[in-house]
Amino acid sequence: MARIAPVNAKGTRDFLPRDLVRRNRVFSLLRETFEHHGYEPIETPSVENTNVLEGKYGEEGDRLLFRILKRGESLEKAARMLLAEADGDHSAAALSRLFSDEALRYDLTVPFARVIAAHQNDIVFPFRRYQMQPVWRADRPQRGRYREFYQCDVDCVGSRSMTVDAEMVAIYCEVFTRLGYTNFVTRVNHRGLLNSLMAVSAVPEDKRVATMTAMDKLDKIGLDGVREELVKLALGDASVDQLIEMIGLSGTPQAMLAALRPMVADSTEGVEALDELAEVFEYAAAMGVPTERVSFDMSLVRGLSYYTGPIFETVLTDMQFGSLGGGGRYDRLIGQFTGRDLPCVGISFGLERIFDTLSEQDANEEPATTTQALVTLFSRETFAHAFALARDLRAAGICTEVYTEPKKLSTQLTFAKNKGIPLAVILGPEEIAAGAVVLRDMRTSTQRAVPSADAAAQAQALLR
RNA sequence: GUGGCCGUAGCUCAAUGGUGGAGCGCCAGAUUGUGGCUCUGGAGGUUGCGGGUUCAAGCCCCGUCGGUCACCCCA
Repeated sequence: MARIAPVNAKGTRDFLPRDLVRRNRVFSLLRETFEHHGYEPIETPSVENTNVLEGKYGEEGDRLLFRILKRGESLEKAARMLLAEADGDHSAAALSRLFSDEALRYDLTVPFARVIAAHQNDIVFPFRRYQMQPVWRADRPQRGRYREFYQCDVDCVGSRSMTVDAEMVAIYCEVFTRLGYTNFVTRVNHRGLLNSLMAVSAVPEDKRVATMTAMDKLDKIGLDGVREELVKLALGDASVDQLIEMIGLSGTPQAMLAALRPMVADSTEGVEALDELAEVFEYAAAMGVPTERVSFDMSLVRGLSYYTGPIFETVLTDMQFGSLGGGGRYDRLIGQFTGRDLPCVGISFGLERIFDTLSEQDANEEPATTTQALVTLFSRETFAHAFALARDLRAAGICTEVYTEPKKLSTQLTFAKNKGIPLAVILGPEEIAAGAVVLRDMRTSTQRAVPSADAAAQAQALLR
C-alpha cells in the first residue's frame, strides 16, 4: 500500500508541546498587557464572505486571499457559466470570483470592522478590544513568513483623539520590553503627511503608489537607491529632489516636524498630520515611552490601503528581519460597511515573528513542558501508593503524571529528563515500608526522602 | 506571482556515474532501585515523489512536491 507522506501543507506548521508551551507564555503576556490597559477579548469566524475582504488590502492583498471553493450545485452552476462564455474573462481574479464567494480571513482588522458595523448598538464606545487568532495568506513562505500565522490585534474604535494613537505606541513598548527585547523601535509616520508630500512635490496621481513604495525601501536600499527608483519613475528633478530632501530628514521627531512644517504649509492635510504627529509623540512620552523606543520615519508607508492617519511599525534595530508588528489609524473602514465612518486605530503583533526572534535570541532552549512531577512505578504492589501520592500532588496544584507501567527506574528517569519534568517522585517497596517517598530534583540531581504526608508540601517548595 | 540554491537514517551531514556511510540521537546490555560519564552490541533508508538517459543513477536530464534565499509584498 502506498504510504502517504506526512508533510504539512505549504507554509503551515505543527506545534508540539515544547513549542506550544513557549507560544502560550507569549500569548499570556500579551493577553495580560492588553487587559491591563482595558482591552477586552473578541473572536470572529475564520471564514468571511469574500466581499467583506476584497478591496481592503490593495491589489496584492486580493491576490493573497485564500478562497474557498464553492460546493455542489453552486459549483456546477459556476462551471456552466464558464463554459457558456468561452471568450469571457479567464483571469485568475475573475475565475476566483466565479468559483468562490467565501475566503479565509486575511487579517483581524477588517473582520473586526465588520463586527463593529454589525453590532454597533450592542457596543459601548469608545470600544477597546484585542483579538488573537490565526490568519491566512497565500504568500510564498520564507523565514518568519507563513501561510497560516497568528496575529494579535489591539484596536480602539470610536475616538479621534491622538491619545489612543499614542497608547498604541505605549503598548508596543510595554509588550516588547516585557518580552525581553532590548533592540526595538516603533517607527511612526502619517498617511495624511504622505499624501501631502505627494501633493507638494507634484507627484502625479497615477505615480503616487509607486513613489511611496520606493520611499518605503529606504532602510533596504538607502537614500541613493530611493533616488534611483524615483528617477526611474520619471517624476522630474524638482519632485525627486524635494522628496529626497524630506525623506532624508533626521533628528528628534520634534526637530523633523519643525523642519517639515514650512514644506507642507500650503497643504491643510499636511499641517493637520504634523499637528497630530506632534501630539502622538508628546503623549507617548508622557505615557512612559523612552525616546529611543520611538522614531519619526517618513519612509514608513505600509501596504494596507485602509489607513488614514498615523501609521506604526515596530522593528528590531540589530537584525534584518521583517517587522514584528504594524498598524495605524483607519477612520474610514467601518464606513464601507455602514455608510457612516467611525474612527479607529489599532496595531497588530506578528506572533510568529516574535516567537522566531525570541527563539533565535536564547539558543540554549531547555525542553519545556507543563508537567511538573513524574511519579514512578515499581511493581503492581506499589500502584495504589503511587496513585494516592499523585492525587496529593495534584491537590496541591502540581501538574503530575504517573508513569504508565513498571519499567526499570532508569527508563522512567530518562523519560522525565527528556520531557524536561523537573521533579521525579520515587516510591518503591523500601519507601512504602518506611512511610516515605523520595523526591528527586532532576535539575540538580539531588534527592531526599520525606514522609509521604509531607510530600506535596515539600514538592511545592522544591518547584517554587 | 518572478528568479537562484537545496532535498540522502529521527537530526546534522559524507559518498569520482559502479556494493549508500559517519557523528549525534534512539533501543538493549555492562549496572535486578536512579537520567547526565564510559564501554559493547543493535535497530533504523524504495536517497522527497514521478518519468527519462545509461550496461549501470543518490549523482546527469525533465517534471512535480517541499524547504530556503532574493524580488514583490508583508506579520
